[in-house]
Amino acid sequence: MKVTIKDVAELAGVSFKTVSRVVNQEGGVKAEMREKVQSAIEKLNYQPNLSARRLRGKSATIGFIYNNPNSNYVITMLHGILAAARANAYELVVHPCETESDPAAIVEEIVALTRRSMVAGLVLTPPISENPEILAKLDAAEIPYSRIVSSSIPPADAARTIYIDDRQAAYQITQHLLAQKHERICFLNGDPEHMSSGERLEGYKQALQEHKLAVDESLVLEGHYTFESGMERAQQVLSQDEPPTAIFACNDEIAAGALFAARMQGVRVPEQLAIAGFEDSPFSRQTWPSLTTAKQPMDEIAQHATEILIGLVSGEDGDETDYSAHGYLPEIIVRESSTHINKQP
Amino acid sequence: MKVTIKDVAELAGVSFKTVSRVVNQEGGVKAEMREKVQSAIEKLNYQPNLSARRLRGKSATIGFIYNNPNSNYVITMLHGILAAARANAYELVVHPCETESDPAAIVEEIVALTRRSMVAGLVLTPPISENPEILAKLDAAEIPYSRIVSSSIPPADAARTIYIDDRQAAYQITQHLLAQKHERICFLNGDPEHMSSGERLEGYKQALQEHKLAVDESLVLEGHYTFESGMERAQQVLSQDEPPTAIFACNDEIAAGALFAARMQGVRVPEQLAIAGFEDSPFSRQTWPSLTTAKQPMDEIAQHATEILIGLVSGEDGDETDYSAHGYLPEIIVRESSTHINKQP
DNA sequence: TGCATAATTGACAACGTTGTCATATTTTAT
DNA sequence: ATAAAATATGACAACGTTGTCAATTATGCA
Repeated sequence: MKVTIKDVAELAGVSFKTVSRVVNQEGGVKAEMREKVQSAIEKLNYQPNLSARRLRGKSATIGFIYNNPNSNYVITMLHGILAAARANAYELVVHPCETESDPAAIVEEIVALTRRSMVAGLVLTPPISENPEILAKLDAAEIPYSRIVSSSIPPADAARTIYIDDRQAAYQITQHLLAQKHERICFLNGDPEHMSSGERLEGYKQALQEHKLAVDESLVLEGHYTFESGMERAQQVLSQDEPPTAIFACNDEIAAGALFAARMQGVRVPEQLAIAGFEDSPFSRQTWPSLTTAKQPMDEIAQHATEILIGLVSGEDGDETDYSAHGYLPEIIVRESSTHINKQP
Repeated sequence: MKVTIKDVAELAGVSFKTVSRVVNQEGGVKAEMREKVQSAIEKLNYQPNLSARRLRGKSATIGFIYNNPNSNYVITMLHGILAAARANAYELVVHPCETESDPAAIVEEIVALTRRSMVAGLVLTPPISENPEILAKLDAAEIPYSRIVSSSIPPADAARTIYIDDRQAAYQITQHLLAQKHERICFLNGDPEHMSSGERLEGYKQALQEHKLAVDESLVLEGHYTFESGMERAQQVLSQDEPPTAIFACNDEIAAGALFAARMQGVRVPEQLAIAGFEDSPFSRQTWPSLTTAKQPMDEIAQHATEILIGLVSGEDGDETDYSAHGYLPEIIVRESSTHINKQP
């Protein structure tokens, strides 16, 4: 049946409070006692009841809020968060928001969730994590959170924020394309409410400027992080009088769409057109040709963000808390879509 | 701050037990009282504390256990389950298992989870849902569950099981290929521990037999539900003396791998080789050419399975419970990979 | 050894809810 | 109008845990 702390206490011949102390590693328990309790715990396979803990105020639950439609992104994130949560005996409440909701509605959802499930804190991911209105309201409601954002410099709230330097990575990808002698490089942008899109564009521009190339606005197209957006914009730009020789897409979905469009118009990749994406989605390895892209260890990042959050809400303030900035630089992965295929020997 | 049942009671001028009755729609409350309580609840925006409920034994938590590496599948499932859970005020605990674990280890994980988080029941998906050893142990531990499986007939435990008729859908896909005059159709199988692979193979064989075609065992290859598996097996089969004119892949990943292999060997799709997949993954629409496939409304199915589970554990036994079988037939979606492209007019 | 102090252990309340049972109120039947 | 029955309401325990504080035991020092 259900093993409680009292069962353990009885078997060990101590009061249940002593068991509680052992379980929570509170100290002030004699070695002899602790051993008796430990062995009783193992014999009965005791598991603390998290509901009772939560009720008592010691919430061991965190929330994962997201409104990102990319399955891979979300699942990878989820697994990183779960790994950290499990390791610290925290439960996780998952809450997808409708993508369309306005900030006020999202905050309302979050606050209700926090109350109902006694969520101690949240892990926030883009684009929610980058919305100042939402963040301000969460601060006002005193709901703790850690967040993952796109930025090239440590944000103001560096202690609880992990930032991904999309700008620098985009800069590197653009440099890679420039090194292949491309001079007309098209940039297909993603959703404007994601910081990452602006950052990546910025990195692209920086690289061009360093090469003394002017930014041709007819080659910079706004869009969304979707295959369809990539396809349409690429069709459009490839039909120009003077089409680009390379396309830097803001993520792999867009790049796949661009690849599709190129093929429909009979443009050979990479011979006539180089394409690069971003994110290292699983399918980027499986397109034909495979996509040059930038890889972010999202599970690791999510795990890190969760550990930060748990440190924040676990109350062990100060001492161990790491106030340094947490930055990640995506790694460039060059594949076939941006390199001339070597002639067979 | 935190609004409890007592705050509501005080504002309404009643005992907190009366509020509890109103909240749980227990009846035996005068209309006048109920209204007072209702308005107090709304005014204070009261949300019942789920931890307290769970502690009291009235668990409002279900678990989603999976060991399936397909992100899309899992996320779609997750959203369906969450929709049903939210609608019924249930919480959800998500628990990914290591794919490799043996049944005993998985059951142990599940049982521990059930204890710790007071999970009332589980939604099981393939391949866990199709493992008799796991199911037997869950039954022995008296852990309620609903499950989603692949089967062409209602399973023994029809009341709590949703079955997907992969066999019939595979039969239809094969018929579609046969209708295109293909006679040498290769079958690239998926993971053997998934029932779906066996079922789909069976549907393939049935269709061939109805067309008086013998099953050529050299065209039926075992494998896994992965891109790599599809690529390798397709390379292999396309190098045979008498290669097939069509490939029916057990899912879209395999099909994408086969497409890749065909392209590497210079085989044109669909002109020289027709390809069909299964599952309607998002990318199946975005390959070149787009993939013929079979679509399963996994979110809807997951939602349905969750509703069944909630009915099972909510205690309102008998009356409303639907003992009929719950079957779904995937819908065939014909795209370019299996049809000769019409000549331009 | 004896006393003060520190370390260890335990009794009990509290968290917010639901279930059980007793009490107060209303309705029905006579 | 009154007793009986039915209905509505409330007091209190219980769920399994942690926090507070008191009681017990061990330790250090003169």
